[in-house]
Amino acid sequence: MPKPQTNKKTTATGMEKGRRPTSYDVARIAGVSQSAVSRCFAPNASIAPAKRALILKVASEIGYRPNALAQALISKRTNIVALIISARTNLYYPEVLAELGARLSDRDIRVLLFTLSAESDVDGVLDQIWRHSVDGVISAARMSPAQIALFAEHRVPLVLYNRVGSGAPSVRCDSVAGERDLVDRLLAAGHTRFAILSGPADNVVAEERRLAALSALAAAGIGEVPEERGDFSYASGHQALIRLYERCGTIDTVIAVSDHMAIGAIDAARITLGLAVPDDLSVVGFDGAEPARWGSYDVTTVRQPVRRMTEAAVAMLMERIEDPTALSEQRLFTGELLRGSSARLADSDL
Amino acid sequence: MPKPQTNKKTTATGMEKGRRPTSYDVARIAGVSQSAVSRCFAPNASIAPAKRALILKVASEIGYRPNALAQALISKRTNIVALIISARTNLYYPEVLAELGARLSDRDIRVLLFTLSAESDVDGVLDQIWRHSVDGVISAARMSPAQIALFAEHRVPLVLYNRVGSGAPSVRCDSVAGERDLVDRLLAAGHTRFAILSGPADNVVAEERRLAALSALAAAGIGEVPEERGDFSYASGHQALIRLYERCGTIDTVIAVSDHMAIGAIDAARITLGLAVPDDLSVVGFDGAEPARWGSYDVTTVRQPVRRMTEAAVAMLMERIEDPTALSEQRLFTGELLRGSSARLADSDL
DNA sequence: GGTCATAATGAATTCGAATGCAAAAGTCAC
DNA sequence: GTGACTTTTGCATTCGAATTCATTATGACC
Repeated sequence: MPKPQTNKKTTATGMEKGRRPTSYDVARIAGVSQSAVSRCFAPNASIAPAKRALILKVASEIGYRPNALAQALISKRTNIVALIISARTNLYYPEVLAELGARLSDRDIRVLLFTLSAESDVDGVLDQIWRHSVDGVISAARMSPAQIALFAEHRVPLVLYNRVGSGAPSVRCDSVAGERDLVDRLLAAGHTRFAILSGPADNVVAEERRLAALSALAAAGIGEVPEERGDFSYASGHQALIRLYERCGTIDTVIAVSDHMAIGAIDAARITLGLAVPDDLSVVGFDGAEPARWGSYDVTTVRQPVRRMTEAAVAMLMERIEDPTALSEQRLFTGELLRGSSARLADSDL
Repeated sequence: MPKPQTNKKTTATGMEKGRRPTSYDVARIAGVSQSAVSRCFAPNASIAPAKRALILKVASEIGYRPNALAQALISKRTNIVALIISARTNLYYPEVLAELGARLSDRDIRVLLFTLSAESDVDGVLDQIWRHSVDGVISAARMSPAQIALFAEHRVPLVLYNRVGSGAPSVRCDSVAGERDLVDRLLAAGHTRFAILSGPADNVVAEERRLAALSALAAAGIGEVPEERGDFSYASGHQALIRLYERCGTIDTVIAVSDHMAIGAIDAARITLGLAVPDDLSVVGFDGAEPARWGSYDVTTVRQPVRRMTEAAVAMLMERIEDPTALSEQRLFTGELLRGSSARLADSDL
């Protein structure tokens, strides 16, 4: 029985079938050395224009493409950036993810995506990241100081997105200014009995917004603010508002730390509790997620400048990839107040 | 001036500082060959248990991790799968993306993400995919027969998600059954004047759902159904409904090809046009996106079994990665009708 | 204790491109 | 035409792990 030889049979050009062409194949056919082929694809390599043209012609004829793995192995540059996103931040992350991807793609960088499910451990993800020698990492997930320290040890640049930690460079939206802005306007409109729908106690962003709101209220002499926690989701906002009303039904304002929770709260108020929003109850959120602007909700909120933030995060990461000694920097962006109709606001100078 | 030698200085263990340890480092310290180290990390390699333990101990002491690039280069297996998602499918894709990521991660596969922005060309993405020698691709983006043919040529397994094309294996949700289901129930509830909010004419899924709805209506003797097109987005659903009413204000039912468009339509009907939904107008959608279940909308829709579909897509891809000769297969999943309150339905046997 | 079969081991090679180095070729001035 | 340059070019090596092959250690059994 004759063996099928498809794998070893060579064509007229000398190339084996069924194998993708390598730089050696191009070199052989063009009658040059492999180095010459390699130099054709390097930015400022020294190569004669005529030879270059010939090689590129042969390369395109046989469909040659440099093998990214081999390139990365020798050059220590993968042109891949890892993105770590936690599924709990799920709710407005599609926009962030799409924007980060687009910014990276603009710079000819590929994205290795790690979505943390509730159970999945960050350490496992980091392990994978080290193994794959990515050029850098943007993380929108919670990381411990010890974990952040690993990045320095492995010499992998890291930029945190809406997180802070251990002197790592970060890009954030200013929760303090945003919440103060919201609170100030709510106060100006005559609200007096505030409540907060906060997030998981271990979530930095949620906690930051919660504390910012509390301190803005405290500055106005308002203490003893009832609170319920959620997990950023619609359902948790819904339930939290109901719990809040069971505990104290006299509130007139709810400050939710995310738009999705605000939306859940609005539905709970209107549908379950039969309250008018904003007449009986004002609800404000945070993020500027798309659904917050939908007609049925039209949430008064602070919009994160996602475009600018993602651009900044990518720019910072690239800078640190090019120059690993670049100093850490924290960039804080101011959000834009969106005057929806889920809260009574004073007719201000806006 | 003495050169700084930090890069070449060796430590007591003989390892150079500032370089990540390689299998040779482990081998040298453990007093074995590099092959032995390599075999420790291979599944069924032949290695003495004692030696294995020693090597693993040394490896973990010096923090050795196999270099994924080198492994991939020699073994022709990257354990990376590329995901192609078009930004226009944006709207319910976070769930799909998260699920696909989780299913792949379960199988110890990493995800290289390609998000197509409106302008970005698929060919560029494919080029990157070939260069990176991914093990397989799952695509939820439109691809031409020529592009699909490239996958065969490059021997990269491909599974289409909610798309079809050129005999490539695919996983889809049954639009025909879903739309027929919706239409039948709408008819049973006495609706008579239907309209369709369809999607981009070049989108297969949108077109499939549109045709499915039309043919279900035709089967009941209803022709001449007014239509407006959108792009799957809230805003486009909103605008399309208003255009529809300007053209013919006598409709009593709107069949939208996606939940987001349905939601936009509901808001337009209620807020802009002052109609009661579902009393004046029934609206149904498709997908079972999260917002469709929010209290203010509670869209009557068909839920795609995302969990099962993503699991199937990943399983099919893995099968074809293990066995490239596996035959193409198209799997069609039936969606589940969610009886929301955005449409008057008959009290059926459900 | 001797004979096979089997398991364990290391040396050498391989994957595919980048690059330091030295040789070759081209350029220019005089 | 010669010497002093610069630009091109190819050879050989490198990146780090997997794997083939030949060899040696281990074990089972009579």
